[in-house]
Amino acid sequence: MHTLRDVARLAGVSVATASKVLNKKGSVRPKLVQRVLRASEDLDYHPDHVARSLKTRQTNTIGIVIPDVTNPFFTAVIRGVESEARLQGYSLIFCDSNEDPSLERTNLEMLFSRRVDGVLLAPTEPNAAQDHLSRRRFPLVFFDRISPSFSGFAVVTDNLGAAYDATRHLIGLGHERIAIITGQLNLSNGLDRLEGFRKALQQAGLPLREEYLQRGDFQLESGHSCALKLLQLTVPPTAIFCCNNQMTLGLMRALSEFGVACPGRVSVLGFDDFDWAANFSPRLTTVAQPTLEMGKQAVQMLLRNIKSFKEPVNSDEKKVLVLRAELRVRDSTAAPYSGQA
Amino acid sequence: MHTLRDVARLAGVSVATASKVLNKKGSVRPKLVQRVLRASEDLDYHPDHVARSLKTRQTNTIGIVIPDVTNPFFTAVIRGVESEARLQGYSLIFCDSNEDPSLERTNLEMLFSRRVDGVLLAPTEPNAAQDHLSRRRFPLVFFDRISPSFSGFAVVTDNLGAAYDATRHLIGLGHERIAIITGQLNLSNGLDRLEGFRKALQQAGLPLREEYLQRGDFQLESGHSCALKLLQLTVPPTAIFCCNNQMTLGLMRALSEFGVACPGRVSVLGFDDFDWAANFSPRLTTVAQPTLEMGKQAVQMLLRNIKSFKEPVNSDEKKVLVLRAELRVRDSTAAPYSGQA
DNA sequence: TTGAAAGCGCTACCAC
DNA sequence: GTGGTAGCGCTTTCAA
Repeated sequence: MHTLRDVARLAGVSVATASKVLNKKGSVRPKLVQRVLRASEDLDYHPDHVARSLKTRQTNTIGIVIPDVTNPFFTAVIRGVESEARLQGYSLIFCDSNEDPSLERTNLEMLFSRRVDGVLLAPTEPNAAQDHLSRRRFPLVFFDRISPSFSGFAVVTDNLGAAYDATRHLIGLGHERIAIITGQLNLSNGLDRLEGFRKALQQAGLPLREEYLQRGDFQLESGHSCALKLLQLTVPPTAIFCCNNQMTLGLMRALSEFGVACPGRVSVLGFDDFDWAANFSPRLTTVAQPTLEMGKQAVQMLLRNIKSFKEPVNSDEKKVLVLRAELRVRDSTAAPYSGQA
Repeated sequence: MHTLRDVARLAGVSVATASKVLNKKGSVRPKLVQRVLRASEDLDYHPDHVARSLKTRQTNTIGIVIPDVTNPFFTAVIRGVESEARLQGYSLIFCDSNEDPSLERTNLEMLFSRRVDGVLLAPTEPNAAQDHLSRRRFPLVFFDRISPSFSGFAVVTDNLGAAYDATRHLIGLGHERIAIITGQLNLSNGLDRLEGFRKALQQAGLPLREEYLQRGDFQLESGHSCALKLLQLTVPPTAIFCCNNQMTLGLMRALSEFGVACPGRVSVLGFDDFDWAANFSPRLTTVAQPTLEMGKQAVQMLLRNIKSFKEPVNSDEKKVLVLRAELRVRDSTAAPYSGQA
């Protein structure tokens, strides 16, 4: 393991000069540049990033903490984050909070101690994290979910608009008995989807029956159990809007267990689009969130944020970036069964 | 941002003493311990992990590089890695090589420069990475896939045994015309599954027809196209063994496009088990790899490896840990269609 | 039991 | 253009 000193010595220059060459800073006689480069090569020199970070007070590392790596939505976002971060010369320290607020806090502390330059966070609860790091005025960008009273930086999907469009699609097909399976209603991803749904129904003059509003928790099992309740109603819905990928999976299983034809008897519109959604039978109509874009934009926002921490500039940047989703109509939605209704 | 010096000053002790207290090393008068702890608390002191790393020459960080975050198999492994690493006081720097060998190299270089204590790697090609880091005698543990001539440390699934068992299951059901859709055949995950398949067939005295061996590339699309070829055969197979999750998805789509009943006309047995597999209709019979376990074991092996780099000890540790997979029989496999064969 | 001081490898200031 | 050197925040040795 060689150091800059070794390189300098071998090249017959000072460490200062060697450093300048390797960082392409200041100007150095071409001849010396050659010698340094050569020496670096010969010694298989790899600059010690740790030492550099200590000196420069920046690690070129960002932390990301998500509630569940296993959820394809987040991995899709991570993919965007990873590629953009690498492009900008940053590495990623990855943390899974496991949907556990206290673990989330621990992770945030750890990232802070490691002096990451900033953090990307999909929070598990409305408040905790937020005051925590941003209290210390630490570069922090939220993504996917924010609390209703949120005041920091974030990039999210236009959940309300997306849910609205999705519901309009169902209404346009002729459905009047439309149910929803929601997630938790403490953060924007749960709240806004329900809100968009409500708005579309209301505009169409359709009532939202109490029993058509099933509250799940974004987990597979809840999709299944909510679906069961819906199917057992004396007047079951002809269409179901399901607020995330995992619950949609549970819902589809319930349908097939009960032998309820989709879209024959009931149309299904799911939130989140993934490989399996497009290859299910029936191929699922879904709302596709701009996951890759969300990841990239979040990184870019964070980097701007980091920069302006060092040299405060124009702070008229929009704080919450809202990305549009896309409705992908496939085979799981159709006109309602004409035998009744 | 306070430093240890600030804490020491406030507590009225030297930095040496403060350091000892905070690291619970050496012995310090209880009174002073109190004062230091108190000061640390008051200043909201968070030790600078970067400085510590520079001094101690260890970062308590491990790097992980995988070919595709988007593949649920890898995210399942990551989950195990993440939790075990955290448990042991290590953080994770995450890299996606995107199935690109040159990006994989770049990532490895970067991790090296960041002085991670060790690396977990699911390689994209047989050789490149291996010589690279281990040439420098760097703690490195492979997982999921290794090259046939591999000589380093690794934890993998017993692919051969798993494929053998899976094929036996098909044979036991009465199938004689069994096809396989393989992945790339350059690494163990592709090679051994084919080998296990072959072995089972051979033992049962069943021939492996040329046209029943379809070579895919572990991507969804190849599963689809291979399936198409299989279905168009004049004598199509009655069962298909599909070597990973993504390709199985493509295969199932092909089946439903062609209106081929599963398991009525053709049984399907997939490698890799996930949420969607269990909730498909039909519910898919699959080989479930011990993903969580693989992640945990890989971390533990790496940590032992790191330790023995510092203080060489008993080197009679087994170098390749082979984990058993589990066959999960569900509804996509059944006795062959009796109308023929 | 305590603290002064060396030094991890690097960057950047400043004098030459 | 070049190089000597201070110092980033910490751990650890060693003398008191």
